[in-house]
Amino acid sequence: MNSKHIKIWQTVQAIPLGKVACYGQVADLAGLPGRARLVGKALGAVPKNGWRGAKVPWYRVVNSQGKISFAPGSEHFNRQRDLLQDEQVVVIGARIKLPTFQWQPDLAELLFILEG
DNA sequence: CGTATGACGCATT
DNA sequence: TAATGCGCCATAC
Repeated sequence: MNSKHIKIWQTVQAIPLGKVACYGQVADLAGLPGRARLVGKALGAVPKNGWRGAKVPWYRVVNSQGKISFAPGSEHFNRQRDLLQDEQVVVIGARIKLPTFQWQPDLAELLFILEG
């Protein structure tokens, strides 16, 4: 874990229930443009109990095509799909309709992230 | 120190 | 819509 991971976790915590964000989008918001892969790394390193008492909704992060990035049918894939569906996010196969479910932070949310 | 490998993204075909 | 190729960068060896 390092400061970049922490910034990424804070950004992911801002994704509202029922919405998703892309790896690249999270990277940009976290002040790490072009580093989508690092977001994947950071999410893989999320403490199981959450961070500083708060859960990190890692499952709300998908790739730029709106697809879950784990191998279809894998344990990880199924867990992410189930958690999303529990939040009323519609998952068809591995795909989520971004025009409907992608998070679009307003100015207040952007400022909040920059504070952290 | 070079190489390979990823929970990625984008342009091109 | 799908498949490639290339850029990206932290890690592992």
